[in-house]
Parts: sequence; structure tokens; C-alpha cells
Amino acid sequence: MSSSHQPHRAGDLLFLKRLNRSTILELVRRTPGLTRADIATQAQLTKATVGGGVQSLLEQGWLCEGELQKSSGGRPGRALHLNEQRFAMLGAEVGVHGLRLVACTPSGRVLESLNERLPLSSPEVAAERLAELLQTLMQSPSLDGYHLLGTGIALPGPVAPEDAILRVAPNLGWREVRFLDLLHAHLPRQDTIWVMENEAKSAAFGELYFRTGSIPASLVYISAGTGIGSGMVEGNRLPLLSRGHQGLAGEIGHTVLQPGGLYCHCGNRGCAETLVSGWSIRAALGINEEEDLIEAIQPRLQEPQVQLTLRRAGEALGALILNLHHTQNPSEIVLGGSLVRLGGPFLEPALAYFRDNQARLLSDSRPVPLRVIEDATLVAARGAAAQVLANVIHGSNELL
Amino acid sequence: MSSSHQPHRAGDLLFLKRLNRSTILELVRRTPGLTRADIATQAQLTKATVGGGVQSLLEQGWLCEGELQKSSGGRPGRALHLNEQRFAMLGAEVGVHGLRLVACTPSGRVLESLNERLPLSSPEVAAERLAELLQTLMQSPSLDGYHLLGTGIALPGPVAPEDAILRVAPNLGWREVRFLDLLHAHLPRQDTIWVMENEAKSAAFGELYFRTGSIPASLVYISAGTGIGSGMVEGNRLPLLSRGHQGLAGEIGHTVLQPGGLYCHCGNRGCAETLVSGWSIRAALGINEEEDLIEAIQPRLQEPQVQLTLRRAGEALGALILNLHHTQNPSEIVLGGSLVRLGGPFLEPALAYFRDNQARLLSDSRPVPLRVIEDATLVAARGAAAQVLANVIHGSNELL
DNA sequence: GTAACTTAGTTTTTTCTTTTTACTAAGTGG
DNA sequence: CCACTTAGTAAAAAGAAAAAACTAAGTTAC
Repeated sequence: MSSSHQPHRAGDLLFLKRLNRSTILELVRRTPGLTRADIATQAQLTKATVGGGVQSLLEQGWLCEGELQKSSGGRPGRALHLNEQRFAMLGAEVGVHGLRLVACTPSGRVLESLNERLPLSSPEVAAERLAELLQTLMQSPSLDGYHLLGTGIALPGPVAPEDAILRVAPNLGWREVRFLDLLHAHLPRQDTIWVMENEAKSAAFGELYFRTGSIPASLVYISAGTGIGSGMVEGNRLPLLSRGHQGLAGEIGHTVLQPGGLYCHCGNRGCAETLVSGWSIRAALGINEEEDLIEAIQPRLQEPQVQLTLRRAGEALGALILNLHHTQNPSEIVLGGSLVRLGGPFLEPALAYFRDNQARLLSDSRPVPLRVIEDATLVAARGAAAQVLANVIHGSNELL
Repeated sequence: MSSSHQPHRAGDLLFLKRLNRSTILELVRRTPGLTRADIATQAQLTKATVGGGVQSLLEQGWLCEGELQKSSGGRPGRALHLNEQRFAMLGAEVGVHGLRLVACTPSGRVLESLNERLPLSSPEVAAERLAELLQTLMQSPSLDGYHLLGTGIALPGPVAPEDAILRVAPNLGWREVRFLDLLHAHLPRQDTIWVMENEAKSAAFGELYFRTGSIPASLVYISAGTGIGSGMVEGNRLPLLSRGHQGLAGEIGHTVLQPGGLYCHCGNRGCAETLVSGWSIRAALGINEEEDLIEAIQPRLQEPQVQLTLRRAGEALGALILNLHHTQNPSEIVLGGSLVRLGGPFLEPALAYFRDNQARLLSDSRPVPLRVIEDATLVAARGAAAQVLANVIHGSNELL
């Protein structure tokens, strides 16, 4: 969301100060254990400036001091870490089959989570229930003493940038929903940050943002569930989400993969979702909406028709991944979503297709890493929480 | 190339000063005729700061003062413009069929251009000839009195970010070419900026960067010629090119559009280029490499086979554009390249496909603007020059 | 015509943040 | 134990933008 459509920020001294504070905090966040001297080197600031900045970040409770580092012939520096006891963010995902909530620390550690199945319902009902669960989560004992920075909401559909409107959620049957407004009817804003973003984009953000050590320059998260979506985040200094003009960036489920192919829900023909998605697999195998897809397929895995369907779907997913490779070319690809649980018969063809074809153009010896997340339950909710933190650290608010 | 892999820049006072100078220059560049007061409002700086910044930019020759604005009940402000007499950038495109060179002013006005056909040749030969032509261009009388900021080179293939290596140029048969090094064997660096980038990405950059007035938040340029490539540029403050991890971002010609389809040059099956590209159309219609594609087709436009081929290719292009819409979702799409000259029989199906299908997901009343560039001869070269200027204004060099 | 008002831009002083410089702290190695 | 190295702090200096006061140059009301 970030909003703030002002193209240029004021370049005053306060801005400079905050920029340096945010730089320091960001460096420690990425590589825990840094000393003041390390920061001075990496940020190209003087020791004095870093010392002052660290001082104020310690006082505000963002950082805490750790052990003395090993010395290499001089006074040892003192390690700095994110303070894990002071601030927390909430994140929630509104999914097709339920609500997932997390509370996590600035390093991404999950303090508490909730997972509730909820049948398909109206935006109003979902918002009311989510508000209740958020209240519950906030009062959880494991959050005692934490100052809550804000709440991020992940939704299964394109969210218009700047507007905080969920444009459409095909699998929920929602359209043009101002979900945050609905939520605030039951839960006060309370001067904290509220972020609302697409589910796959949130997941992508969290997967990159909470990484420490060697951080990929860019990352694509593919969310394969009832529908198929993706999100891309990149940028070295501040991680930026590719949202697109109308929030449609990453809607790979509706890229054409077979011109003149089957009709898709969206009305076009040959969309990727007609080949690979929860709903297309259900349709091909005659599995009811009420049944759990995975549970229904598990006992039928030996049937040739099931195997063929899964292989075809997997190959289509492989082509989709390859297409992302050739349009966005991320440094890393992460695959999550409920379809991952279909396992080898579905995943192997996908991975094989990408593995065999990704080096067609470039004979690059180092293939792009592709990681499969077995349990992606909390990924999107956690990523929504991540965006709250990023908003605080990089945003123009007064919290830092 | 931008390079400078340092993740964080020093936040000292000089940095702040340069940031504000660059902000001022950027604002005037985007909306010529701004007054100091306008800038102060938009940049959220005080009149005094803007006054000082403008002063130094006037002295350095970046800006010049224009007419008095109309007054609305007070002292009229003085319009500021880019100085078009002082600085210039060179840009060149190495294409499959020849070399194109331009010299242009900071506003993008072309001072001089060269266009030379060159048969397919080695990187060394091309570099030597390009060096000669650059020399010629630099000595052109219309560049008298101009200070040259640098030179940008656009190449028909993926360029690795940070490395200045052309990874591969399929239609030239080149691989792993350090083109700038070859060029510098014949032409000294001379303390100016050198930029090397993919051709479609360069074009995209130039199309966005030289725009004034209402500037789209993001733009995709599609280059449809012998092969098909694209480039995306976005970002409000400083325009950022999506390069991708290995420079493969935008290689839409090798996205799979028909799994199990025809074999592509790259070895994979069903790539978009097997359906729409200069080479696939030649193959379908039996047109020799030596003939000019457009000239060969023109007299045969009434043949049903030609019409069918062009329509099929156009529809594939339409699907490609729709796929970009659903993966990148740019605010604007620009279509250029030699295939544009095929005209209606090719373009109409493409535009119709995109027009009819782009609102499937969102019933957005305002469709994404799609502009066709009739004569894209100089677009990539000009865009390469644009990157030089952007490097000066936003980069960390001392020129500002 | 002129005084009141409005807006543009500059000059001067003040404020604030970083750097510079000098210093203290705390380890290693001969 | 003493030189040496590196980490971090403190006080003085430099430099940038802000704030306030000012001049400049138009319009509007009467």
C-alpha cells in the first residue's frame, strides 16, 4: 500500500537523519550481529554518526546489544541485533477456505498463530470474523509487553495500488471490496499501520524480507492453489513489490498458455488456470467442491487418468515457471500453495520442465534456485506482517 | 550499467545536497517551465533551498531561465527549462541489419543521426565500424559547443546486469561479448559515461524517460522484429529498468505459448517466436534471409496463405501482449520494431485480441493505452542515450 | 492613480546533522 | 610491560537546509 503519491520527498536534515537511522536498522536486520564499526564501513558513514544512530535505536528499543565479537588484534566490537522483545506485527490471510493469522517479531519469528476454516462468505462476514480473531490474537499472552506496529492483510485477488481496494477475488466471488474499511467498522485503527495486499505478493515479500545473510536480488513466489498467482519483489536497498498499474502484476493464472484452448472462468480461452489450478484438476477428475482436493486424490494416485492429469498440470506449471524466468528473471523462485501437497506426480514434471529448459538461451552454469515450500500455511500472513515492518523502516512515518 | 553494487549510499551532507539538486533538475526535466516556487511546493523544499539549487544548476549550465509566467495576483515566476545548448548524449543501436546512431539533448531532441546497413559480422568488426561512426558523429558540426556526457549502446540480446557482458545475441550469432571493451580498443573512454543495455530495454527506457507532462508510472516496450523482446521501466522518482537476474527479463519471445508446439531456435518447443517473429514468418512463407521481409510480403498481401500467416502471427502477438498485461501490468504499452510495418493484416488481430480480452479480470473502464510506433528506427539508440543522462542525474557521479 | 494585497524570489540568521579531530576503551603480540 | 590495532565516544567544526525577514513585481479594489 505505502500510498504517498508524492513523487519527491523533502530533502531536509530530518530526512537525512531518518535515512541514516533506517540504513543502520536495515543493515542489522539483514545481517544480525554487525558491530558499529561494520555498519560504518558498509553504510559509508563515520563511526560517530553510526554511534549516535545506534544509540537512539537502542533507546527506542529497535536494537539490543549482544556479545563481544572476537578480536583480531584490537578492541572487540559489540554485536548488534534486532530487539525481539519490543515490537511485533500482525498479519492475516483471507483465503478461499479460511483465515490465517500470525503475530511475529521484526526478524519474522512467529510468536502466535491462528488458523480457522471458514466457509465461503460475504466480505462483511469475513471481515467481522477476522476482526474478532485479530482481537483474540492481540490479547494472547505471548504478545504481552509487545508494542504492535500494525496489521497486514493478504487477500486472494488483485489489490489496486494506492487505493486499498480488492478489485476482484475470483474464487471468493468478491468484487471491488474495501476490505480495510469493513474491518475498521469492527476494529479501531488505533494509530497503527494497516496494509492490504494480494496474497502471492505478500508471500513473495515476506520470503525475501525475512531472509538474512545472503539475500537474493529478486524473488518470485508462485502460489498454486485453487487459482494460480504470483508475486515478485526486488530491489537491493528497499524491497519493492511489483504491483502493476491495476494490481494485476503476477496474475499468471490468466496468461494464455494454449491459444484457442479451454474456456477459463475469466471468459478467455487457454488461460494457464485451465491447465493447472485447483479448479481445473477438480474438473478433470470430477472432484466435488466440498471434498478436500488432496484427500480425494490421495487414494486414486494409481489411476492412469489421475497420473496423466497431474503430469499434464505439472508440465503446464513448469511452462509457467519458465515463462516467469523469461519475463521477470528473478534470482530465486519459491513455489508454495496447497497444490504443492499433491507431491511428486504433480511437482516432478514441473521441476523437470523448468530444469531442462531454463538454460536454453543462456548456458549459465548456475541455474536459478527453485525452492518448494511444503507447508505454506502461514507464508502469506507472515508476508503481510513483513510489509508493516517495511513500512515503518522505509516509510515516511514518524516511528523511527 | 549503473553498476555500483554498494547497497547503501553515504548519507552525508553532500549526498543531501546532490539529492536536492537532482530532485530539482528532475522536476524541471519532467515538466518544463516550472518556476522556483512550483519546485518548492512539489519537492517540499523551502524557497531558499530551491533558490540556491537552481542558482548552481544555472551556473553549471543544466538549466536556463525562460519567460515570466502569467501572474495570478502576485509577482510572476520565471519559467525554468533544461538548457538545450550545453550537454548532449550519444546513443547507438547495434541491430541485426545495421547500426543506428543518434546524438540528442537532455530533453531527447535528436541533434544528429546516422543509419548504416551492415551485413552480419563479428563483434570485432561491428565494434570497429561503430567506433568510426561514433567518431564521425562526435565531429558533426551540429554538436559544436556541446559537452558530451557519454554514450549508450543498445544490443539485440540479454545483457548481464552489473557485468557489461552481452550474454547472447541469437540473431547475430554472438555469445558472451564484452562489447564495450571491443569498442574501447578503438575509442578512448575519455572520462565519460558508457552504458550498455539490451535493445528493447533501452527503447522502453527512452520512451518513458523523455516523456514530459503526464508520465505513466510504468511502461513496457515490445520490440517485434527478427526476434521478439520487451523491456519494462517503472518507478516514479528514478525510472528503473527491470533487467532480471541474468538480464533475461523481457525475453517474451521465448515464453511458451503453445506447449508441444514447433521447435524454436533455442531448442524448446512452442516458444512465442515460433508463432510471431520475423524468422517464423519468413519460414512460413518461404521468404529468403536476403530479401527484405516487408518488401517481399507487400505484393503478396492478397494471397490467402499470407493473410492467414499474418493473422495467426498477429493473434499470437495479441496473446503475448495480454500475457504481459497479466504479469507486469504496465500503465502503458508501446509496440515497435520492424514487424509493425506489416500493417493492418498483422496489427489488427493483435490489437483486437488485446482489446477484447484485457478487461476479463477487471471490468476497468479505462483500458491500458497501447501505442504503435510506426517508425521505431531510432527509438533504441535514443533510449540508450537516455540512460546516460539518467546515470548523470541519479547516479553517484560528480557531474551534478 | 494609488494603496492593499498577493505571490516570487533573495538575504540573513538559526538550527540541525554530519564530519573531523582527539580521545578513551579493550583487546593482541612481542 | 609496552607497542600496536581496532572499537567506540566526546567535543569542536563544517556545512546544509529551515526560518524569518526582506525585496521584487505583479493584480485588484476603490
